[in-house]
Amino acid sequence: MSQPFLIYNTLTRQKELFKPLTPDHVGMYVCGPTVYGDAHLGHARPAITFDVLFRYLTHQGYKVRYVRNITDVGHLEHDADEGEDKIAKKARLEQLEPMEVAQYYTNRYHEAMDRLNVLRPSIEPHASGHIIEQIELVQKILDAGYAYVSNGSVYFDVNKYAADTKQYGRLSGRVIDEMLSTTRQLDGQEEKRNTADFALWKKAAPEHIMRWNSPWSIGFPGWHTECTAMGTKYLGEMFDIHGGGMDLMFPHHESEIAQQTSVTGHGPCHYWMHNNMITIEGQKMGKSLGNFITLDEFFNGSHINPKDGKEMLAKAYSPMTIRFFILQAHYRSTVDFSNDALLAAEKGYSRLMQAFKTLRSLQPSKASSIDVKGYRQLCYDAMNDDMNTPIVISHLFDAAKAINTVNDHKATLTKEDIDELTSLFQTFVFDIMGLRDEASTDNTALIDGLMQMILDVRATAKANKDWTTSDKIRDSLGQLGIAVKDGKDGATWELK
RNA sequence: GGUCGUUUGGCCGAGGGGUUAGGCACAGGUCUGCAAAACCUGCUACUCCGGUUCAAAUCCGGAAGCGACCUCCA
Repeated sequence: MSQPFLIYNTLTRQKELFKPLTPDHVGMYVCGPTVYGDAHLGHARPAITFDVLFRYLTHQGYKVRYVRNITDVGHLEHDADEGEDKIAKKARLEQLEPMEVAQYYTNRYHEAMDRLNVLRPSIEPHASGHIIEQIELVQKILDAGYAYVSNGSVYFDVNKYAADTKQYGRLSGRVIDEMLSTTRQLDGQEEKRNTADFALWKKAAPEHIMRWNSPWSIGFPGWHTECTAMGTKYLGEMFDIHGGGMDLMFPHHESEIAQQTSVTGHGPCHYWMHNNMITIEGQKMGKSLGNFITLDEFFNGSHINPKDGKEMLAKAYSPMTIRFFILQAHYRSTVDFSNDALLAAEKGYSRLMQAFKTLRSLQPSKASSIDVKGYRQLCYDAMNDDMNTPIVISHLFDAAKAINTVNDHKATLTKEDIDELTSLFQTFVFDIMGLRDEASTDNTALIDGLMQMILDVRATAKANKDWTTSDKIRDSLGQLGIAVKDGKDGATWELK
């Protein structure tokens, strides 16, 4: 908390000094997944971005309440599936209860996020569990005069709101007049006074499975009410940070602001943060484009491109490779998926982990020949500049190089400096960026002992120039996925 | 069509008026029984055209390419 932390606020389009509304406390809301399919690489981006923010704020000493919702009510679909809820549609296809589908994909989402070492949020509210709150919100907007009932559905009066507040479009940089002429024909359009109006409550068609009672009709809540209702319930009418993907800026977040402002006179939060998209072959990876690769597919190393039937993944990529890959780009930049980029990330991640392992085996000297005390501040500076994790990583690579130089006896470090580096890695690599050493297991001590014994035997063989035995040991270990590396001070090993 | 953003070396990706980003790959070297790793050295780029400036990849103007949003989407 002592150092100024700048974050880019989408609302003002500039970096601003972060200052919580309540001293020492931070309220943060991030739009979570709609649970009707497996999480793909695109879902990992906001999860990891805001996980790092959550971790960093916590590290700075704030008490953070992090709310990330689960959307299990579903949104409207267009075209042939007019008015049908996405989850309901899937449920019918699979002959499952809608809530069963939602639960299944929620579990799958949790599993994938756990593997990515994404911390669970403080509260993970479900839209379906907050229908009453959403109905109350709609009623308040009606009472305020910014909504109207039409054929059992309730719509937000964007025109009136825009005229009164001059706010609509501020977040996304949109001009209301232009929107009126460009909005496409959608379901329920004839019920609206204006094409730009959006649904707050939707009357359910007879075949619609997910439905709730309300003062207006049996139906379901509109596209944007859950975040407003649940954000208010758990974080208050005004909280610190609201995050999500850039593609949610409009209409989702713009509408959230409108809903909240029409009731309270102000938007829901102080800072709006948006992560950029992950692209594949230059295009946004998205469910609707059908060009997404699920996280499980990355972990298992197989994804067939539906267009040409070709395998897209050169190999399996571990969760930490994915995490490192995402952290190597700034969260507001697009990042393009490619096997080359992932392969490079994998090696880079491994190099960092290996350096940390080497660090723990360094022999301290009486004096340090290199200065390693500056890295910490450089890393903080990078984090404080709108969470610039690529810069943090570049400094950590510098530190890794220093560690390796010392290991090669080309430089020396005192015990104090070695401890400082250990603490640096612990803080930034593990605590803040949330990486973990995938090679380590619960049996670390046992394996270390066994490996030491095996390497001793091999060292004896080598001393006797018994290359047959020494190579056999190395080859056998290699087959088990253990690489043996001979150095000046004897052999070391590493899981491949 | 409208709004916004982006264009960096073989690849990924920071930065952002004068100073080495970093990683991966590649080449040479040190070490080594061999290999791997590590270390050293090399490769030094900013789409194009104008302008401002002592100085522009960085600022301004224009063009082109690419992308996002305008519709559910992370």
